Amino acid sequence: MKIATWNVNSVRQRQVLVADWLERVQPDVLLLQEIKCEAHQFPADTFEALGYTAHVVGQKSYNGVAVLSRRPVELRETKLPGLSDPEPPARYIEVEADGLIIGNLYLTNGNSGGEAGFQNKLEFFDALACRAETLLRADADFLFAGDYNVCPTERDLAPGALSATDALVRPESRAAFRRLLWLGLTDAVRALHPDENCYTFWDYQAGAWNRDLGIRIDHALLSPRVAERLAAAAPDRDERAKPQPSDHVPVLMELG
DNA sequence: ATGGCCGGGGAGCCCGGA
Repeated sequence: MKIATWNVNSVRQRQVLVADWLERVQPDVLLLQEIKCEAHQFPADTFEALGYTAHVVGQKSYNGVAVLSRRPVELRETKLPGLSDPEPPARYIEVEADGLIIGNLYLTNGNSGGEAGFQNKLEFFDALACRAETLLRADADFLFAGDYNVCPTERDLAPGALSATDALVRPESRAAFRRLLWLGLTDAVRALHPDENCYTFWDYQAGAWNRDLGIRIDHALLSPRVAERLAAAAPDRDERAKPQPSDHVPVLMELG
């Protein structure tokens, strides 16, 4: 089973690139973040023509997540349980496919909105950890994948790619990520590639791509039995070199 | 040392259709 996650930075701008990638790579499930549109604006026809059905949690202007699947998928949640905001931004969707629960998340960046904006990021992490505990207690097979907006360690960013005070590298952000690992979840890409950069994002600015000033912020965390099935996991760097790319590349994993 | 890029939304304008 091939599952991928991709922050596409507007699905309408990126639909040709996404469709091309789907045709070549043929994932069973593709998790999209930052689709930047409402559900009725989602280019579902483009993907249906390739055999993929869409579940969309959209929002005008910013945010928005979606799941594309060529296997039967059951929609479970359209927002992350446990958030204090009863109408949170469109940043989480949870589905089940072949007995596997898949949480698709787009975590707050945390650099805007001052300290309140950063606390909002930590609250999302808290709710995600609670969700993980709930699913672990239920003995469910699950994974949480998407844009975590955290470089977990110093290995996960090129020197000089971010300031030391950036919300993506702040100790509280990293501690929140580690809490998920300590619950027993496995960082799929890092587990298989301990010594490679595996960057997933290069800023549009400052020639970051040409200078390889990348960061690793798109992750897939696997529950224990799912981790036992892990056969491959890596970002697809080539997508960043395409014309008019997203600033993120897809991260593809394969489960046996 | 600094800035360098994208996206959507909407204002404002132009255009085409009624």
